[in-house]
Amino acid sequence: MKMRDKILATATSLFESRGIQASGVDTIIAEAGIAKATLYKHFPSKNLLITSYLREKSDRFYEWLNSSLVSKKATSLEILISLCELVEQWIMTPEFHGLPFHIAAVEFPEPDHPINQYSAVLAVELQGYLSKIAATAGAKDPEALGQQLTILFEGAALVERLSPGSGAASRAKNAAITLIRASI
Amino acid sequence: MKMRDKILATATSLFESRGIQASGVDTIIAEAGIAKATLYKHFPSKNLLITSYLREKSDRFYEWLNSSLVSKKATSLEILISLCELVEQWIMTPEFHGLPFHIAAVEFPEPDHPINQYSAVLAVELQGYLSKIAATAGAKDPEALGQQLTILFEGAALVERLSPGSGAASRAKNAAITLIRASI
DNA sequence: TGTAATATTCAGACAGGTCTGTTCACTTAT
DNA sequence: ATAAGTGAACAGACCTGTCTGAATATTACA
Repeated sequence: MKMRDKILATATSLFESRGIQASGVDTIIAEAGIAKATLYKHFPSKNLLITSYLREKSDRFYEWLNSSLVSKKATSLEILISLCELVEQWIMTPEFHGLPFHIAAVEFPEPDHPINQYSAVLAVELQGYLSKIAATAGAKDPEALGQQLTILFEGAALVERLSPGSGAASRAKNAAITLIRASI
Repeated sequence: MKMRDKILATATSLFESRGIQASGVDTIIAEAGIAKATLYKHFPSKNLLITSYLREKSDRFYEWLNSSLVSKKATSLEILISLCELVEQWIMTPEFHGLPFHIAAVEFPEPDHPINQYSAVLAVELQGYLSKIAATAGAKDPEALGQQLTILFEGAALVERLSPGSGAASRAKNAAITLIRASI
């Protein structure tokens, strides 16, 4: 399982710095220092490599969010506030390069392309995650608040990526808190 | 000037339906029914064709917004509300395929690529436009509100594109109005 | 421990296709 | 006669995915 992780790590780094389409298989194997046949043994096609990358990134994100949230003992409203702060923090880490499934969806815009479809699934997952937290926090319309938070976070991720240092993540956090207070 | 417009219109349609990178020069000229030399006479490189497309789209958007806004005689707060409704309306038109400069920035992620740089300029332009309206409307912190609206609109554009029919534009409009009321 | 069997990885060539951009001689307008 | 457009070929580079034979690890058994 070591080789697989090494390939995935190299691919992740290239996908996020140069883009997915711009990172050819030859570049990935050169950067990882492996043979092409090895890559194709672990990932029978580039599409499978891409979806594995997307799945991995989502899993890590939710893992990190969950473990950070449970460590705080707090009222339900405070959990929502903590969530906003964690998302801000996450966007501001130097390793952040935008929401992976967003980038993938833009790079593969055709609706029947497997990458686009998988990206849509991951987007729905995120919204469901946020709506669930809004529900347990007692929001009047959890689905509405969940989607508004999704929009804010995705927008902030985009703006911060395109204009680094513009403070978009912090402004989005403040906007999110305003919306939360208005809907509890 | 007719040929130039025809090329630009064909390129626009292909860029927005299939993506920019996925729309090769050969596809564009085939769709437009012209010779390759003709395209390269009007646009010496594909990059120039792309930037022309981005400029054109931005110009048309601001033209439409401005003319729609001045036709309404209203208080300053009402102008901000109208703005939100217009943006929602614009996102919901069937011709909408996401913010062009966003898509371009994602497709060309390297910071020194001319397309990425031009996209950043257009993103700043949008935020300045919204901040200016927030200022004339008397917002307490026009720059903050302008950026929050930018984040909401860009996020809504993304979500609506990835999950059509999810009502993201409408929810973003409501969120925007909440934020506006909170900052006036 | 020693050795044989098995699995993994290697470097590189290859096929068949795509891409941007250039150039050519020929034809059509104005 | 000046300018613009056509069709087609071409260069040089890139792409994904397949395949080969040799080198290297890993495992199993004695």
